[in-house]
Formats: sequence, structure tokens, C-alpha cells
Amino acid sequence: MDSSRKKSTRVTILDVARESGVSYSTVSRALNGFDFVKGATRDKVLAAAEKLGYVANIQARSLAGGRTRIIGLLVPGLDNGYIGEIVRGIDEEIAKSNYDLMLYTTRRRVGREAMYIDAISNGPSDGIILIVPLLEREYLTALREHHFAYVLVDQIDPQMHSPMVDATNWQGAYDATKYLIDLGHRRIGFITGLRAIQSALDRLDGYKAALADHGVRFDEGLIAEGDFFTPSGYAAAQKLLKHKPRPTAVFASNDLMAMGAMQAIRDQGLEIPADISVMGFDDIPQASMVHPQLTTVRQPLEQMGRVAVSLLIEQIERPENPERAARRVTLATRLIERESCAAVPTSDKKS
Amino acid sequence: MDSSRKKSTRVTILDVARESGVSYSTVSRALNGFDFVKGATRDKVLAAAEKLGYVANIQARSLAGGRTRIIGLLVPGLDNGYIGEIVRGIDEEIAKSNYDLMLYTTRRRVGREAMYIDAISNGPSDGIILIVPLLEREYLTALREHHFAYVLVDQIDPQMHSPMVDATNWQGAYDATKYLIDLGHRRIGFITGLRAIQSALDRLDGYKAALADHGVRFDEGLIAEGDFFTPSGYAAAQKLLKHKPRPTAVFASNDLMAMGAMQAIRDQGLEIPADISVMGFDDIPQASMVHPQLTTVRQPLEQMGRVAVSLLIEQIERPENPERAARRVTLATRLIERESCAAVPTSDKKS
DNA sequence: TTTAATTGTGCAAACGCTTGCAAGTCCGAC
DNA sequence: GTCGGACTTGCAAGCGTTTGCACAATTAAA
Repeated sequence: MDSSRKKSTRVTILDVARESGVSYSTVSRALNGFDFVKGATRDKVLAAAEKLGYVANIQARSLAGGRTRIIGLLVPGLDNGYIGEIVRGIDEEIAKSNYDLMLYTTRRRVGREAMYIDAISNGPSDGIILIVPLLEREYLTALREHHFAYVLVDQIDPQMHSPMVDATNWQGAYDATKYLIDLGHRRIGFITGLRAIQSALDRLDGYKAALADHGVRFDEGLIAEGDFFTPSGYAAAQKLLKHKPRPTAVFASNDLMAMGAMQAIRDQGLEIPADISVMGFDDIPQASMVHPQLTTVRQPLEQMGRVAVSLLIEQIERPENPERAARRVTLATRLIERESCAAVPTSDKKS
Repeated sequence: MDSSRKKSTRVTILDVARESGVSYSTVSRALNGFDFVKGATRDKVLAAAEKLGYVANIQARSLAGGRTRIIGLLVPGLDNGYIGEIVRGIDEEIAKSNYDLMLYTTRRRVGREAMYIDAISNGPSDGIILIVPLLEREYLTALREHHFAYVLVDQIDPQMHSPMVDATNWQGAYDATKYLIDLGHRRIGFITGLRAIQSALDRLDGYKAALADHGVRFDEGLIAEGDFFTPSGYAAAQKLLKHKPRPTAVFASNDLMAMGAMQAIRDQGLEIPADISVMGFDDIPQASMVHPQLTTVRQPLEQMGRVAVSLLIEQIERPENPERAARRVTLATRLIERESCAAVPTSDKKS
């Protein structure tokens, strides 16, 4: 019965009521900032609550129809600087808004996201942020039909106009490619992300567009498939390095793969950037800690997290807001020049 | 009133009761696996629940005195491979045990941990895992007096015998130092962690002990203060490099600082490990992604997380267990040889 | 001064579940 | 065939809030 916890000494709204000499409903209203509570009463209540060290019981509040001030977050996992940065932003903004965070990880058990979404929307959360690249659309439909507040991060949902936040993937890749071209590179290997993910496709398209716009012929042989994780970057780079003539630059669809590529390149006895340039995408914290420091396209990950939270809270706190449906925020990427890209080697200038 | 969510279509225990033709209390008991429910009844109930898609309402359950199956986790922040790894382990084990995770970050607002602990123990969590190096003891006392289940990770609590899990910090540092000595190093710079943290002290002691045991004179000038973050590693290494004669190896109290040190060393035009060896501590994922790959002392971080969860769940589910108070689990560290340490340069052999 | 309007406050019901207690069912043994 | 007990099940109370509704208090108007 006594769950080995709290129960014993809990200060309830009743205690506060007794202490301040008003009814418990008045206490509730005073505490929740209703405007038609008399100033004097409110002060009395607040003082009593303070004195008694009253803390609202979330479970009860939520049972009774109030908000829990809990936001759910569904991610594949934390083992990925990329998500870690977004989560930082989320965390920051959530704290600022005085909400709490419930973390759910799918741990890449593809297909089980449905379960999670179900669990979350039946759980205490007031709303949910989804950073789940491979999510299927039907789950969103369910969420939507339940009028459950949610926001998508870095995930396209063309039909449904879900609230979402992402970055300029196409433009970022375009800029990076152009940068390499401007450095004289003509054979630029490209390591893709998972093809099922829209942003991976956008980056590839940005790369192709930049090539086309600058009169560089697109060569299918310079494309290698990756999955956004380091080992695939290693493997992809190995493949790319076999291409004759060898590419003078490698553009990976994210930093993790870029690091794998760097390793592969070094393992071939090649120097970065003297022999070959490497470009990443994301700008995760490690990007500036590897050697040479990685030149990359910065996604404002932390900011994306923050925006996601504000979009979500807006929904939660103003459920009727007609603006709600349409919001999509796309933040700008920016090229961060560091050390891993250089002008094309002189021996290669001819091409 | 209708919080723009669920309420409308919620399947409650009453619906299941109606569907299966028993009383709601029987449903509750069947669902909670009480053993004195008749097999046939249980099956009927389970079938009905399944059919209706019943999902328990956590808030209500917890209000009524049941468990929420939510575990709270308090960390300084996620921006630190070290904690990230522990969290992975926690997450894994929590999922396995069918609990959910509530994440709280203090965001290094020292002194506000009390607030958090208060909030958490008043929140829905059944128990809490603390990875908060600088936590003051009084909070623990409070937790303990409320009989709130908790576990400490990597944090000593000598007086109170809180349940805790940590690693062999002293031994790890000892082994690492011995390894460097065996490579011929005699001037081994040491970058400390925050002195307020016990494990930092233990590592320093391990270093000193190894020196003493192998007849290497301890030199205060080879100790530089750090705070566990990369920039402090950079600064500390800079200081160490000014020491005459220059150290031939640097042992940082964690990997993050080791990486800062590597950068500082490179900025001096020195080669790792040819000119100077670098040793880390923790073995965060990035350790194997930097170049040269970092030789370091591996803490079984993920496992520490897992153990913490199991210790906690044990408390939650068996509150009366007399074993409870005394549990402390210390896991073994292990030296991971990679590329950043080499034999002392020949020019230095004399010393 | 009385009455109507305007606030402010209290009561009670609900939210969905757990659980102590009482009552019912079933069985074998006498 | 009846009785005692072992199992099962149902009832009702309660967990701490929120909130609709009614009532009390206060103020303004008549």
C-alpha cells in the first residue's frame, strides 16, 4: 500500500487550504493563477503553500484533466552526436518553459515505433517530439486523430502538414559542393545517407545540382551508399578510393561517416587534406575535435531542438490555435571551414 | 476541460470489465498478475483487454498507490560522451525491464540539484538514478528519509552507504601510469579532474602510487589542474609543455581533456605519439575516432548504467529487502591500447 | 435602504485505478 | 447431505486535483 515512498508526509492542497483558511478549490485556483481570485486570498494561499512546502501532485492533476507539463521525446538512440545536440536544445528550452522531459528510445527497432507512439500518447505526456527518421505515416495519422500534440524534427511529412522543423539540407549540400568545386575539385566522391530518409535525398540532390550548375559532369561511380554511421563511411570511402582516377575530395552526408572516411583515407596512406579533401555534414561536437578538424555543413541542431519545443508548447497551450496545423520551420545551414578541405593537389590540376 | 486529447476515446478498466463480464476490481487484479485470480477469469480479462486495446492510465494507477514504472534520471547534461554512454546502458536496461525514463538535467546549475531532487521525488518516478558528481549529501538524506528509491553512479557516499555503482578509478589510473612507465616514460604529466570529485582524486592517487611503486619521483610541476572538459585539457597541456624538461607523456583524467591536450600538443608542432604520448580515461566513443586513436582506460560505462538500473529496480520492487542498504558495485576498468602512446623517444632515453 | 449585478468562494463530482474487507462459490471430508 | 475452509470475486473507499455550478459576499445602482 504505501509504495515505500512519499505518501507519508505529503502536503496536499487540503493542508494548504487549512493553513490559509480557504477551501481547497480556492487553493487550486489561486495556485493555477486564475484571475478571479481576490488578490489578498491569493497571497494568503501562496504564503501558506510556500510555508508548507507544497508541491502539486502531477498524477492527480493530470487525472483531473490538467496538464502534466511533461513532454515526450522519441528518438532512435542517444549514441549519435547529431541527436545529442538536438536533445540539448530541447532540454534547454523545456527547462526554460518549466516542463519536464520523458525520454523514449526506439533503439532502432524499426517497426516498433508504433508501439512507442501508442505508449507515449497514452502516457502522461502533454505532447511529443519525434526525431524518428523512418517513422511511417500511419502513426502520425493516429496521433493527429487523437488530437495529440506533436512535432516532427528533420522529417518530412508532405501530405499532412504536421508541425515540423528541419534545416536546409539541399542548400547546405549545394554550398558544400560549390565550395569544393571552387577549390578546384572536379572528382568529388559523395557518400549518401539512408535513401529512405528525405534529408539524405535532399543532400544528394543539392550535390548534383551544384555539380550541374558548375559544369561538372555527374559520375555515378563517385556515389557510394552509406547509412549515416561511421563504419559505412569507412566502407564507402574505401570503395570511392578505388575509383580511377581517384576522387580528390569526399563529401559525406554526415560527420560520422566523414570520420569513417577519414580513417579509410589514412589507412590508404593518404593525407588529409593534402591528397584528398573531406567534407562532412551536421557539425557535431566531435567534428572540431578530430584531426584534422572537419570542414562541414553546420546544422543548427540545438536551435532545431529549441524550435521544436516551442512549436510543441504552442500547440499544447493553445490547442485551438488555427495557426497550428501549418507550421513548418526550416533553419539555415552554414558552411564551417576548418582544416579538412584544401585546394586540389597540383598533380591533379590538369583534370 | 478536455485537454485536447485522449479523454474522448479512452478505454478504461470499466470497459474491460463490461466486456469480460467481471467486476473492475477483478480486471485490475488480473491485469496486475495477482496469483489468486482464476485462470479462466484471467484469460477472459486479458482477451477483453486485448480486444479493446486497453492501456492502463499511469496517472490514475500511481495516484491509487500503484507503481508508475517510471525511473527518473538526473544528470548534469548530455553533452559529454561519458554520460551519454552511461545513459545508453540505463536506457537499455530500463527498456528491458519495461520501465520508462524521465530525464532531468541540472545543466550544471550547481546548487539547484536540491530543487531537482525535490521535484523528482514528488513527481511520478518510482525511483531515481543520480549521476551528479557534485551533489551534496543533505539531498541524499532527504531522499533516504522519504524512503525514496535511488542509486548513485560514480559518486562516493562514504557515510550513508547509499546504493551505488562506480569503477576502479584508482586501479585504472595505476595501470595506465604503469603502462607508461613500462614504455620508458619517466616524466609523465598528469591532468587532474575537478578536485571536488572523488573519482578525480582516486585517479590522481592511482597515478602517484604507480609512480612510487616504480621508483619514479613525483614532481608537483607535472600536475596540471583540469575540470574534465576539453578546453581545460588544452590549457593544462600547454602548461605541462612548458615544464623543463618536457614531459614525454601526458595522462589526462578523462578522454575529453586528453583530446584537448592532443590539440595543444599538435599546436606546438609536436607529434603524437612520436614526441609525446597521450593517455586518456573513460574510453568514450570518440576516443577511437580521433587521430591518432586514443589509448585510454576503459570504464564500462554502459554496464555501469545497466547495473544502476537493476539496483534501482530491485529497491523499487522489493522495498523491504534488507540487502538494499549496503549494495555498492564497483566495476573493473581496463586499459585499451591504441595509437596515442609509444615508447619514450630515443633522444629522451637518458633520463 | 433595498435590489440587482458582479465578484469571489465552496461543494461535490469526476478522473481511472488499487486494495482492504466482506461476501460468494466451490470443494472435499465428515 | 451438511459443514468448514480455501479460493475467487465484488463493493466501496480513497489517491490529489480540476472545475461546473450554486451560493455568499461585496459593490453599485435605484
